[in-house]
Amino acid sequence: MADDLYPLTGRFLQGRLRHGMDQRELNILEGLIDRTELLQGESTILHRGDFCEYSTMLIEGMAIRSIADHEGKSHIVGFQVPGDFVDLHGFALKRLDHDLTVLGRARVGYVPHERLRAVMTQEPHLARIFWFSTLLDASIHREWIMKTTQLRAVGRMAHFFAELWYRLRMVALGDASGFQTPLTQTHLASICGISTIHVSRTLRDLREGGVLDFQRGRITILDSDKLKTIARFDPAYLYGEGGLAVGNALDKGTPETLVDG
Amino acid sequence: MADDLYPLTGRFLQGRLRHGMDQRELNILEGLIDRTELLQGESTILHRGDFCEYSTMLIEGMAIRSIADHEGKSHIVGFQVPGDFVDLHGFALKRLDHDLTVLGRARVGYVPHERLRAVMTQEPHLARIFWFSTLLDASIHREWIMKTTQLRAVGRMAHFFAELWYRLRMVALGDASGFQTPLTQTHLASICGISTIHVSRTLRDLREGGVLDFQRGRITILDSDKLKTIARFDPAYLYGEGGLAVGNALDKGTPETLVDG
DNA sequence: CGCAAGATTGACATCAATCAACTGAGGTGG
DNA sequence: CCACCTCAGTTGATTGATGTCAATCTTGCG
Repeated sequence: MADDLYPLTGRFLQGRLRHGMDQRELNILEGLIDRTELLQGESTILHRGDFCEYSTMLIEGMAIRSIADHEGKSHIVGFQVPGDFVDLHGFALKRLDHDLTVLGRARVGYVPHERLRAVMTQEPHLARIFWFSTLLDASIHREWIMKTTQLRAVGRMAHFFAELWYRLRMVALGDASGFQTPLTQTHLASICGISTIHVSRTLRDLREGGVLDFQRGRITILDSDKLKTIARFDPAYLYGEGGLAVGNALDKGTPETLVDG
Repeated sequence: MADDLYPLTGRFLQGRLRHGMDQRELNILEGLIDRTELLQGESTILHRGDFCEYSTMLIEGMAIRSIADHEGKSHIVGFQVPGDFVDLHGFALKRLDHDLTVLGRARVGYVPHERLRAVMTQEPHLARIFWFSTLLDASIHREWIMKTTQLRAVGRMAHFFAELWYRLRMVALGDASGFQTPLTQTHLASICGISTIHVSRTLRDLREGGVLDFQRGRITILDSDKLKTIARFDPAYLYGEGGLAVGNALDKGTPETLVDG
């Protein structure tokens, strides 16, 4: 459980703008969730083209955004961790351009769009916070474009692991030694745009190079400086506010206030 | 000039949600622009890390979003055309994670954040339209991730040209035979994540294959079906509404209403 | 005219995809 | 309990795509 007071939405923007919301807003946020659902295994909760009447918050577990190509094969274009309001953009876009799939065991919460419409008219500050959270995804997308056009296989994988580690620690998951994840090498291949075979080879190189180890659903970080260097990782694009919930090895940023009234 | 009634903002969401705004809102939008500026040559109008007090609309010309790597070399992660509210997200993010640079001759309009704050509190529907327009960029980012992880050099270039052609025609620029652009092969290399030399080779292949021709700032489309096939291009992610302003060769979509009250 | 930036071409090196074969863990049914 | 299956991961050999280096050409412009 993320937070005793806010068991459903306690991780939303944790480590980022969460402090920018007052008690009243945090209560409104928690109250937006109509019902939750526990999912097991890989299940797609939203399909491209769906017209949604609710948006989904990821409470526990991880999820991927993917787009099917002309042959029906799907490709991962985004990754979400607990606290992410994963298809808030479905509210403003109305129709989704991609699929959303949870991995492993996950709990999601549903927010009726009707309630979001009320937020838009009655809670402009909260509306702006929501807007911010969707722009965070866009910023991550830009970094992924950068990473795939700029880095080779080792760098891409290192970058993804560095980002994931950082994001998880922002929401008080994982620790200084590593983190758990339901990802398989096939997922990693899709995320990094390389073949599964080359993922296997690259993971071996990272392990033998003393950078990190990936075994049975757990990433162990062996040398965070090496990881950061190989990945050319600079967490500024994640808009964190300096302090990580747990550990701090990759973080050199300074606290800032990002959104005002 | 895009539109006699709305010379500054006439292209904003043209071909998309523009019809979702009423006369009153269109007037408010046009009135948001405080002043305009005419720029020549490649000039960076916004820098990573800037705390902005205004947002920028691209009125004429084209612009790139870029991120500098650890060596200071910049990499293009996004491309903007006239009508794009290019750093509207700077309003909600407050601090930009990338640079914005206009190419060639361009006119931009500045909107003070103060006026956007007023929109948030007094014009929730317009606020939602603005939100939508930033999510459009995110959708395009996702497609770029897809394109760079999924396609080889020829496919990436074809995809970029198909997208640009489509986006330009949405705002009544370019025509069935092609379009003008201030891009150089160096820009294309950065956008597609390949070397400039390979861009040259690939353009030759596209020319010799009768797909398209790129000469002195003009792209001539020779065979739009071939282009679409090589690029695996499906314009759904651009959230167009069916009718292009000029020509229709790549468009197979059906009209839809995307945002409601 | 002469320079600089952009573009082109050939030769070669490197990275990563593909093909094929094999291992190991977990699950299921007899 | 074991035989069998499937899915995930590993390894080696080969091929193809693309990067890099070096040289040359073209164009626009002062």
